[in-house]
Amino acid sequence: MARIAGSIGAETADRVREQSLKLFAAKGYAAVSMREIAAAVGVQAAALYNHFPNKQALLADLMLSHMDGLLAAWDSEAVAGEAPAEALQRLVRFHIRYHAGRSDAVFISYMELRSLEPENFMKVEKLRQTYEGVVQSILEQGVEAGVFRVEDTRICAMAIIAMLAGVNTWYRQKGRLNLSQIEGIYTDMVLRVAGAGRREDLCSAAE
Amino acid sequence: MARIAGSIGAETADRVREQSLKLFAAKGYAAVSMREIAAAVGVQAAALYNHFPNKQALLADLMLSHMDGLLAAWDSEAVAGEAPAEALQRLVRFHIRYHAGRSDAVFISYMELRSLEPENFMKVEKLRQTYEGVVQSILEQGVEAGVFRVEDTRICAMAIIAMLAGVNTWYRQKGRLNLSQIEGIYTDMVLRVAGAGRREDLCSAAE
DNA sequence: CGATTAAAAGAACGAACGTTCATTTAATTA
DNA sequence: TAATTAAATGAACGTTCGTTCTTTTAATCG
Repeated sequence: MARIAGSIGAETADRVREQSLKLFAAKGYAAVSMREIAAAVGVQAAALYNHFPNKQALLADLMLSHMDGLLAAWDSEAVAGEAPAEALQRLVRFHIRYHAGRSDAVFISYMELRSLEPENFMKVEKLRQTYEGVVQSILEQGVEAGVFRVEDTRICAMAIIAMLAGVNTWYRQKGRLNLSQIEGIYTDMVLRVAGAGRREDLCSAAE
Repeated sequence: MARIAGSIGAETADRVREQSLKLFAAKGYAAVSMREIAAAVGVQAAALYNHFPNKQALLADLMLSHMDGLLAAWDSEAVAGEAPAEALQRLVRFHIRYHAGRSDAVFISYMELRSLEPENFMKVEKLRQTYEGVVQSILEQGVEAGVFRVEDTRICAMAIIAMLAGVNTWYRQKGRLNLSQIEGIYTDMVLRVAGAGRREDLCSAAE
């Protein structure tokens, strides 16, 4: 056999992205073979090279497009000039919501940085730092305005991101809690880490 | 050449553990070859099989002994009957301190669960859940006593562990902050997540 | 001291890896 | 419709993988 009736390049490429995302997230980049990806797509391994020059480029594509998408989505979500407390809430809710449907991509983007060759690593790392900077700058503005109390904004930003990224190590669709419950719980926890939130939420238990 | 003068089995096995721990943490289990580990130890690949039956058993050994060590260390650190707030502080400080010198093992234990074959996975997962249970039970006692305010103790326990595990994705010995600074910052953040801590620390910023 | 055991080397195994190539067939274009 | 391009196949490449085997040498034990 050769070219399959009805097959279109762009569609196959998208299915390759979709399946490799799943597999990389489940087993790790190094543990997934091109033949395995191809089988999941329903194609021979050689056909993958019509769409991506090699395995490394496939990983880089996944990570770059995820980070690009995340930053672009935040850009259109962010409200210019918003007060820090509201901005942090907005970002947390945005992050959780955006993350929810893309747990594989989030997982890969924070776990497979080490699998990237130097050139690709630098590109992805730059985007990752940009996002970290978004979180950090909200924290900084909150600290300056006196509505947050954070000892180290950079570390706090990283801790928040790690906390949220940790969700998909245990989250399962059939689990005890649905996504909106998880959203709420994490929103509260993140606000606490920043030292923000309504006073009674933070303090009544310590009375 | 054959057996090297002065070589003792138990010592070589320990060097194998040490080097494979480093390599697995840096590159991931699947991306590290037995030859690579052997080279780091200063031995041929075949010699590894005098000490471990195969690669999988090596990973399982690392993870099981780490979790065993962690639980044993906490057992001897824990103070029976201690009040929840003090117990949580003790656990957080213990966790950070214990984690600090073992970042590779911590990283592997939470990241390479997926690389374990089912039998080994169950063994490690059981220990992991035991530790999660330690954190959770402190949170529960605190909630009951009214000194913590946590919406979901199980999720909170996991979030705390994820937060702490996230440290070694960025911590470098030559970094801006030393370990004792990081300890302090994370202790504060974890207490906040639990809704504990002195009132003025949590609330003055929101006045 | 001789026999046995432990710990290494080095070669080799089959399997799987990422990737390339020639070929075939479908879709597109002139 | 003929020529070209795009998208697939299946075989094959050299390499590396985890692992096994035989052999050699050091340590240990009777």
